[in-house]
Order: sequence, then C-alpha cells, then structure tokens
Amino acid sequence: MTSQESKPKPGGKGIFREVHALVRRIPSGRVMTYGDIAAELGSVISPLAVGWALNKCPDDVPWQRVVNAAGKCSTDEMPGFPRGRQIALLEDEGVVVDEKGRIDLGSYRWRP
DNA sequence: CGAATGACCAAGC
DNA sequence: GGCTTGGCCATTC
Repeated sequence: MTSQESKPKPGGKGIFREVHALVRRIPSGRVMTYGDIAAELGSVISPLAVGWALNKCPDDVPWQRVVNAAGKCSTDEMPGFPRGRQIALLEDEGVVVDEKGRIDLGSYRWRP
C-alpha cells in the first residue's frame, strides 16, 4: 500500500469529520436536515457540502438519519441507491415514515 | 487552476 | 403541495 491515496479516507480532512461527528451524535428515533447540520456547524460549510460529506461517509455514520428540508429521504428515489433502504432503517429505529417516505420533522427534528 | 458535479435550500408561480 | 430558477460550498478531474 503505497499509492492508495485516490480514495477518500475517513477522518482525513476536518470538514467531513465535523459532519460525520454531528450525524453520529443523532440519537435513535430522531432525524436532522442538511440545512440544520450546516447551520449547526456554522459558516464553515453549506448544505451542499453536507451532501458531499454524506456521499463519502463511512459506515460508522448513520446517514439514514439525515433527510432534506422536506423531511423526505433523498435516496429514496435516487437511482444508484437501494430504494427504501433509508426508510426501512428509520422505521426500525422507531421513526414513523409517511406512505410517501415523508417524516414529521415537527416532532422528529433533533437539535443538539 | 478552471470546469463540472452533488444525497441542498429558499423564493416565486 | 408541487415545479422551476438561482445561489451556495466543497470535492474531483
């Protein structure tokens, strides 16, 4: 292993690590939106960058607890990702998901 | 270094 | 509530 730097390494840069750390702090049965995460980290990141952080997130990060501002799982209809994967994990944790894959942010939105 | 991408958000119709 | 447009920052080629 000498030239294996092409792959994103978890815990390498700071910005990603901050997002992963915050997502890891989300308790079971609660969800957070991309905008909230960006707002919590401050002006060091933007909602778009949060998506990038999750795109390369390690398996230690419960990315399923992160949904968009509409309270819906983006990956739910995204080609390339297992459909209903996020919903199944959330329901397994006790989160009530709507028939359309929507979540009640008014009650499940978690705040640090 | 410039251009392109990405799991977004807010505002308007 | 749903669709369209513009802006946003970070990463990758």
